[in-house]
Amino acid sequence: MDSHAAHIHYGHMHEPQDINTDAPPTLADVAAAAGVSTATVSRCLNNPELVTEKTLERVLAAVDHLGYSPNFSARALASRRTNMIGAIIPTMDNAIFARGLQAFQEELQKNGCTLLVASSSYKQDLEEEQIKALTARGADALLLIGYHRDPGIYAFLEKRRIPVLVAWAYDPAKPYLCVGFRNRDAMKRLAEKVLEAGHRKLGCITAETAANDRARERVDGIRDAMAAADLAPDTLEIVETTYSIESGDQAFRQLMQDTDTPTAIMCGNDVLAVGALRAAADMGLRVPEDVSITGFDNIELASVSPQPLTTVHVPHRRMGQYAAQALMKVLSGGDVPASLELPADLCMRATLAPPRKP
Amino acid sequence: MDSHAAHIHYGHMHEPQDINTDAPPTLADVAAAAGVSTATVSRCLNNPELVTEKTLERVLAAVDHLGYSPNFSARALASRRTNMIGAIIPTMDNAIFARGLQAFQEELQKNGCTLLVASSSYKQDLEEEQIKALTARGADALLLIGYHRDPGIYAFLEKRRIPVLVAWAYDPAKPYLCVGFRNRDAMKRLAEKVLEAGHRKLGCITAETAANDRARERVDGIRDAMAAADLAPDTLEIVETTYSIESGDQAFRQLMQDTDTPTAIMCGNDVLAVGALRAAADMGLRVPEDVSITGFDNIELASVSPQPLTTVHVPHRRMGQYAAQALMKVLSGGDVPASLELPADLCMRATLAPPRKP
DNA sequence: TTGTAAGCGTTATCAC
DNA sequence: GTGATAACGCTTACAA
Repeated sequence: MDSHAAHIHYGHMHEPQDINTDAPPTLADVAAAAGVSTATVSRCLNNPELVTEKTLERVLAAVDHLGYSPNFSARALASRRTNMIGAIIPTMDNAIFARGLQAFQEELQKNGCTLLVASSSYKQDLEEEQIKALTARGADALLLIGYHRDPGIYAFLEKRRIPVLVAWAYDPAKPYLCVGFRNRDAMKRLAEKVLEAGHRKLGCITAETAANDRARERVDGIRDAMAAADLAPDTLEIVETTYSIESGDQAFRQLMQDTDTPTAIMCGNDVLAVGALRAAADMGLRVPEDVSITGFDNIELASVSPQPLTTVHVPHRRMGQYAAQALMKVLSGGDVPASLELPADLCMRATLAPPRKP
Repeated sequence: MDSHAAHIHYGHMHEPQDINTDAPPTLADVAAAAGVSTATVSRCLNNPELVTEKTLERVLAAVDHLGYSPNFSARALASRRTNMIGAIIPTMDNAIFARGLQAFQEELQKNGCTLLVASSSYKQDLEEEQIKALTARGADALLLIGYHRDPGIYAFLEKRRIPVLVAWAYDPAKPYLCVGFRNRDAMKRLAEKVLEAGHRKLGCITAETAANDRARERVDGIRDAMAAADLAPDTLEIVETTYSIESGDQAFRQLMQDTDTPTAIMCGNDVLAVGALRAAADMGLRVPEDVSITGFDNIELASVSPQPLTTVHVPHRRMGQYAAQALMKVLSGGDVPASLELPADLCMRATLAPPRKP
């Protein structure tokens, strides 16, 4: 049926040539095959409602017949939109981020958007570089973790009109769209439980707080609880380290070598806590009889570790999902989505108990 | 110094307008500012060696001054290269893939390439869709997991001239570039250990084998070892399920409810094994005294679970790294990299022991 | 409803 | 070494 149109060629084609050249078919090829203009083909693909049933049909047949698939670079260049959304996370080595990202990606995929990934290794300058890189690559929007970054970078993003969503934190005072929970409050609630259990000498293993607002807020949360319980916040014994089981292990040993050692160690995340757990076992300390240990995140590790870990549940899937939905909503130009606070519930399990009576 | 050139405008600019419009600066803007042609600016950016020291300097100053950053869509359209590499993995929910992907991405990032991610949820049709999607998006090359897929899709990729690397498997007989290990052989070696320990009745918990060659090969590996030990391979009790702790738990219960239950359960991965471990504990079965359990992957979960898991180490980081290097080497047009076989060593830990004497 | 044609911002092939 | 200028494949006013 389209055979009589198949031999139509546009003037811009250099030479008459076989229909089946090795280069992928273009819009023009489809247009020629269907006997319509490229504009019409484009409409069929992007706004089918603007086109007659009959032409639509014919064009779609041609598309199908030629195995046409649009060139996204060209589309992006012309429409100034890539349908790619970037995510810059500290690392996929931690399940909490990997799984959050998985949820984010699933949601994007459902809506025909593609995920562009970069990682910052918890380094501020690296993150900045990645933000520049992904926006240069044409990311329509960005998912970022936490608030802390140079104001200049926010200005840059704003000037470029790149929508940004901050995940893993929630602070209505901040002017950015976000989905997450109050890190400080969550940790404070957990610390309250620790104090209620009777602990008076606390230790803390945390990631570097300099460029990591989540880590900082969590430590502050512990101090808040201490202050509220009339305990001097500066008696909190803190070890800053990197996020890994091994680091948690070593940090724990460091905390426990002092005289007047803490009776409860609160860790910035589950990975550190599992490391602490391992060190404790290795040192012959029973948990929670000899020392209490808490985590943060509630990853699988936490529930299958030798002693089920007392921790805080971080709603990673819901954050990832909502982040994707919100960002795509912003891009669609509809009403601006609201920031969303999610609960971060305590998981009271086996590693927290009252301290031994001295 | 470039001020006298700053007022030069190209004819194609519609109207005289402020230098500082809201749109990001383009090559033409830089060219105008530096008093050279766009071609020269392009050269400065891509082939600096073709340009005078002096002009290079002037152009770079203009770039810097205007805060220019190239438009990748346009670049991609003109150069037919996106510098984006796609990866389609089953899921980031499993740490083994998340961490492999992290290594892959780090390596890409080092070389200025960006990672495009999609996930298949272990579904063949979904994977096919994602392959089409990422190539349509302009991925220069693709990382795929395992060999099993429709021949048509390989043909498609070849026709499109998209380099592909298969990871997580190694089979020199296959005509594709790959990095990985021999799943069948690795599991066979582990099964040999199980048989050497004296087990005669084996069970197996695996992912669906229909569209998952790694899973299938691992099961075959067990059968190989059984056959070599004069045990009828069809006595292997198999439960197919999805990959999750909960599934492993349930599959274990299912295997242990029969009469003549297996004395050793070999699991397709660590997640399933940890589920089995949990079920065993819940059923009051001691591991390895009452039943032996093995895993595959050697993720962190395996070493911190209540009983350190006997498993097979999967070299995820090295696979991810090599995959990135190999793919970028192919793209650079240099000599074609070779496929690489990596060792998958056994991790003999606590969950395998001889069966109780009947 | 459909066609025409002007971009979109680069790269790349030529001349000079 | 540098500059015109034609692609690259698509979207989108504007016309018809």
